[in-house]
Amino acid sequence: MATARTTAAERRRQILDAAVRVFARQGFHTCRVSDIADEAGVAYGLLYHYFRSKDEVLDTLFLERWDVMVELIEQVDARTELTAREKLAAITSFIIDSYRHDPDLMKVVIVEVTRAANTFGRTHLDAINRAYGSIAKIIEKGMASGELRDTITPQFAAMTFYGAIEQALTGWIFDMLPTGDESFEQIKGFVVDTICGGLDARPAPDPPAGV
Amino acid sequence: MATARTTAAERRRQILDAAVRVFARQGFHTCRVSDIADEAGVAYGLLYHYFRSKDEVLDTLFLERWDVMVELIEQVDARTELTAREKLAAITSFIIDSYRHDPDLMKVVIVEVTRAANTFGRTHLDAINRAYGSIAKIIEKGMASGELRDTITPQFAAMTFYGAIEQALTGWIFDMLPTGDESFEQIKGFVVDTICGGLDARPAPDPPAGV
DNA sequence: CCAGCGATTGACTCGTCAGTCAATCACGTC
DNA sequence: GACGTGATTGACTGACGAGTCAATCGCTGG
Repeated sequence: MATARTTAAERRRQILDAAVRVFARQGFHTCRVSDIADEAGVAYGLLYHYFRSKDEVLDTLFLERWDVMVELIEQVDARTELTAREKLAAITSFIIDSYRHDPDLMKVVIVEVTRAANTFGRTHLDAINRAYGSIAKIIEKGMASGELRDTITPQFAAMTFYGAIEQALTGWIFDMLPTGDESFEQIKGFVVDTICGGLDARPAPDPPAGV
Repeated sequence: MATARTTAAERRRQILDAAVRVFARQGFHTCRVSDIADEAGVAYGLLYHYFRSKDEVLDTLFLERWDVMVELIEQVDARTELTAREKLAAITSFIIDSYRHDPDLMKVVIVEVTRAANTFGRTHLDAINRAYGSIAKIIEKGMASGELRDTITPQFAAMTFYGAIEQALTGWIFDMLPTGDESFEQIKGFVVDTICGGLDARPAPDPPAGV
């Protein structure tokens, strides 16, 4: 019987949601635990009833989101009817839509964990690398089928691809890129076009020199 | 007359160099000012004789290095005999060599400032954007001359290009990429090849559909 | 109506550091 | 060889914030 007004799960969620807003607004290191409690409208101590530490709150938020992303990547990879380029487009679209849908959460994931691998991400390097690995697999298959060039390693290609997306998100987070639905869609196209098509104008078939 | 053993400038340098090592090893937020003083072999208080705060030490390190980089980019751009691709290759080479030459310093610049734009970089967003702007100008000229495709904005192309380099540095910093001279040279090639040439195998001239 | 138990509260403890400052040192100068 | 100035020292202060805990609340089942 759901304990009256709010269940334990709901309360926990309420704290997590408040934490997202606070982390996004003030940054993880800068905010106090009391800020999160205030934002959630609960007492300071209650936070420690649901989480072992301030760190655990961030960990939870990150993993919740990141796991969804990794799973999405793997699902996309499984759709054998898609070309590598289409798979990359689907992933790009998903991540950018994630940002569009909940910018605060993505900001926390990117700024406080992914891009802060020193402090925090070190703990999550494995999770981060799993994502790279899955993307690399997609690219590897694309190379095997002849769709993609195999002059670079799939590993590096995956890093560059993900880097381009992260760079775009960072651009929005720090107001270096215009926001708005058109911008989101435009950038989706840019990411795939840049990574797959490259900057060079057409004529320039093979790498420099040769035997 | 150089005050005996060490001049003021030398002492200052000594502290900055120690700070680089400490920041690289422990991270800016995690280390104590006393760690820097110890590493430099000077008393705690002396640090405040040369710098107003712990932050100012990091600011100084970042700006010292970043300014050199921005200037390099502008110098490269001025060499009109180079193609856009060659300019991008020169910039890539310079940044990667900077890392090879002083990994600790580049680690601090990237991890503690550039990629931590929330905490710190916010102060330095202007400096960071200046670099993007200079790269964008190179790309813009390349587009104007017909060397590069102009289906994406120079601004976005610059972000992706710089993002690819940063991603590579991050890969080395967190041991996701093998170190060693060959790796450095190989990645230089990868960056330019990926960004300019794209992942697609040749035949695929124009964007999808069309009028 | 009461006992029991998890949820909830927030004042308090306890460490940790950034930054200060008065004292001391080591030159160069006259 | 005394004086003054800037370099150097490190003990100390003050603020701050994570995590604790004993007390209270409000169900629920008997």
